[in-house]
Amino acid sequence: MPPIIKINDAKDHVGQVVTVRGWLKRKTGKGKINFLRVRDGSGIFQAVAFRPNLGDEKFAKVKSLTTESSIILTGEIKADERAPGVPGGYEMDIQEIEIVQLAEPYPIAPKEHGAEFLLDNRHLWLRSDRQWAIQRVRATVIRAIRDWLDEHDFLNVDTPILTPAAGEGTTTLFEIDYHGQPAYLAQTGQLYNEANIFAFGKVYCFGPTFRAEKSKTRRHLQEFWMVEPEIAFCHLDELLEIEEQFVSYIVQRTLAERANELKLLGRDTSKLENVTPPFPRLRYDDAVTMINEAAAAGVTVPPKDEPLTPIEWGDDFGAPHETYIASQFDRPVFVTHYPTAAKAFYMEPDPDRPEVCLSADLLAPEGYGEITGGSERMSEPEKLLAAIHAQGLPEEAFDWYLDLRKYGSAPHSGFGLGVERTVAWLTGVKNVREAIAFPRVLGRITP
RNA sequence: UCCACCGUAGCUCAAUUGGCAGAGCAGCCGGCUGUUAACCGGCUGGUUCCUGGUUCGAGUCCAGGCGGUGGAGCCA
Repeated sequence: MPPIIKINDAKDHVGQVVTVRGWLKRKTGKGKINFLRVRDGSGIFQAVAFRPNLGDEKFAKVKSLTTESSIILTGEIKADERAPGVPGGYEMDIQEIEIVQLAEPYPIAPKEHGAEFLLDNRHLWLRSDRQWAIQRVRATVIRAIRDWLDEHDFLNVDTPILTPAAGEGTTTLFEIDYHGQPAYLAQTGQLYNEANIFAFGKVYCFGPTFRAEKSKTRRHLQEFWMVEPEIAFCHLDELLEIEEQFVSYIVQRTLAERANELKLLGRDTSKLENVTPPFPRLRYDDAVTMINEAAAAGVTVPPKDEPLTPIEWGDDFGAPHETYIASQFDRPVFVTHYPTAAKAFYMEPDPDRPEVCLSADLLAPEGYGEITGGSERMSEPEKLLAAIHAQGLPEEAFDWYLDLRKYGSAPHSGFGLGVERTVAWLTGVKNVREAIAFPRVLGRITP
């Protein structure tokens, strides 16, 4: 029996007769020759059926194949520059064919489809070249995240998804019934991370988070994955150094390990090769000045080339403002020292200027927006309690959180990185819903 | 919640001033020895989102509803 190989390994079997198990993506051909584009999950290659070699009976079997039929092919691997695929350049000269199942007419055609149709057929859409490549990039991003953190002494301590109270406010939580008691799906693990650092020093949690925001934009999901590192005895400047090392590692490792997938996606990787430390740092004050100067000069921003609108000090940036700022740099840029009033209650105010806080958002280039958000946390119990009151939050819900400031409080900092936004940026896809296998977007829960 | 746009074959779209509902792709049949979303010939395929209205006549105009896409706010 010939060995069963993965398409991705075809290059190691040139001249050998091997077996491949997979699915037919597409079939083209002429009277005596048929070309089968075959995928097996590891890669995509072409198998050639030539009637004089194969015989009429087996050739008729090949001709009967429908798109997405599951098949087992045996034949000789040949190197051929004309052979398309991923990685490409190798094809099989078919000698034997077994049809495992002849697929029914497949709804997804090799042409353009609308977003609604594709999302309705997400379970099938995942088989398409681009979606396959995106998910493989995602897996590498996730692995890079874990490897970097594990290798830099961060302990993975995961935080609960079922939670009793809001992390940042009650308006965007999914409420569920916890045995008769209201509970909420977590929108962040950060408060628990802050408990964990006092036990473990440096920690991260990594999992899905949930936001019931009525947001229907290409950057929003109801359920998305976030990694949140948190570090004890860490100030903002040290946090930024960690973040730029971390993000650069993720980008460079993806470039190294997923070159084929990025090529298939048509990604211009030259823009990603720039992503090395240090990243530029921009204070909120200076960002506002930049935006207002550009707005006065009539600068427009993609994707719709609408004019940039001026903003007032104290406003948070809109998506066009982020896009403009990011476009001024050749790698991700930190925007730091946002107005305290615009940010979450737990962020430490700047001791020299309490109206701004020790926060930092990292804006990805090319309009992909905020990929991390982080800050130094408030470490003094009195200040934290005052901030909770100022936000009108219920003090009793934060009893344990306040405890952390009573028993060996220390300066500490952390950030969250959104996996789907990062994957969308690296792959160049326009909408984050393509960066997760089964996206939960507003108004959709299936498939 | 608000704003804009859209809804016609399995899919992507067309249909002049309100006047016979059409094309490409997919599917099926046939042809073709190197195809890259092949090509050539033929066939099949319709609750024009729903309800009501105007009209001799509505895919087209009007009203209401439903659904979708993008954006705002908010965020990763």
